[in-house]
Amino acid sequence: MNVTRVQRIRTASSERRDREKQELRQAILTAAQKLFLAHGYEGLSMRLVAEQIGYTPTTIYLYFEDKDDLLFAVMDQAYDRFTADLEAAYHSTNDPLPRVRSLAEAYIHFALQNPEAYQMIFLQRPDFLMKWKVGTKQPRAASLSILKNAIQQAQQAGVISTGDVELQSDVLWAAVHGAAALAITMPGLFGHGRIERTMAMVLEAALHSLSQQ
Amino acid sequence: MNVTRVQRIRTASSERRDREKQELRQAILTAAQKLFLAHGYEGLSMRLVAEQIGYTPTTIYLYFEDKDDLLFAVMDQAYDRFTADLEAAYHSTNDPLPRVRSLAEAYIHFALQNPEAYQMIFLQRPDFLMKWKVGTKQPRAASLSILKNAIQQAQQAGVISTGDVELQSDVLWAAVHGAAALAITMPGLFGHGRIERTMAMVLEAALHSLSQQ
DNA sequence: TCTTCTACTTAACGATGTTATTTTTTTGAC
DNA sequence: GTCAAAAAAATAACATCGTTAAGTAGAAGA
Repeated sequence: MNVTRVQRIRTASSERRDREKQELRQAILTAAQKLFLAHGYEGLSMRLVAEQIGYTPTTIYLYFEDKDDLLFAVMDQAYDRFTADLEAAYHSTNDPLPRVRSLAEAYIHFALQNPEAYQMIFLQRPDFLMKWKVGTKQPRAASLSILKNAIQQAQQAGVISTGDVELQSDVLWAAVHGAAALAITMPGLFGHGRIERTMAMVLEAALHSLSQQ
Repeated sequence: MNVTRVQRIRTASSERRDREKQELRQAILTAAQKLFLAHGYEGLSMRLVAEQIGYTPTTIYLYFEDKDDLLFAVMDQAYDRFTADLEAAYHSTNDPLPRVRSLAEAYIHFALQNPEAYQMIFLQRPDFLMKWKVGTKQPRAASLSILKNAIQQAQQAGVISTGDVELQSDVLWAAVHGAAALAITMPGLFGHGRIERTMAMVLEAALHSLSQQ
């Protein structure tokens, strides 16, 4: 009986240490995200992150391989929300064409609501999308295949012209990406609802081109 | 007579020194461009540039204000070619609609032929486009108003639907920019002529949307 | 020839990411 | 409770970066 008691203490102690490690890791992540959102990429320095959480810079290296690893972890938090938004839009309806439009709108909405994250993921560090998240076997960009799925279903339903699904997906992606990228990187050129009108027209143009190829 | 001779020597000497200064400035610029094209932005270091031309890093500061000034000078060399290409495309025909298409094609062509420059100008450092080149009174992005001009003329000729010129220009810009950006930053996703087909279809979609708004 | 100015270098500062080493703290067995 | 082993964190340092202040060699000009 004494043995089991000691064992219980040990496992509890081990669990506590694991939890503390995870908490510190999360604290680093949160501080890094805060700094990134506040001062951009150049504001995310290992020394500043360490200062924020009350540790020495070297401690971070016990939890993240290097700065890129930390940065990618921050980006993953945003990208996970992005893919969740896309999936929610996908499942918001079963109507094939509204589904495609809903996806595009969710894409645009995320980009405009999270400009720093979108810029970092899709413009500054596109290698992020090409690398595999640990535990997965596909590049992160694979999440965007949800667009292809929606388009394929729209084709099968006969609401858009049959053709190269990948090509149609790329066209739609390029349209929304271009508008989002311009809106984010050239804010001075897009004031007073100009973004929204451009977005809407670009989206209509892309959807129209899918209808009659 | 002797006085004029001395004066001639002096002005010649002054001209020689000015020429040498300009040559060194150009040498710095060339070395910087070479390093930038070879190793990207992080490869462009003041110390490496200096090493390449056989001077100390501090000498560069006699010719350029800081690293951004040097980088922008390098980017300007590419951007000048870009605007020249657009103007050549603009003047390649007087037919309003082919003129718009020609502009878009020149835009795409430059992006694909100069991916590093395009990426730096339009994705990595969009502030470049918002700042004024010395000696001018408009942001560099003003060069793109040539698109608006072409569209306005196409409207007046009645070959595209009359409407907000700026909006139509933005839509066309967003379309080609999105396709170019994806092609450049996600090369792994666009192999085997997929870029060209996407480009073509995006362009057709945008032009079509201009025709019937 | 002497002074003044120009072009350039030397040396250094502060900051960055990162690593090897050392100290501190905690764990687990006797 | 003591003590060795292991884990966690800190110290110190390295190389590199952009940048600046101070100093130096040499040409220009009288």
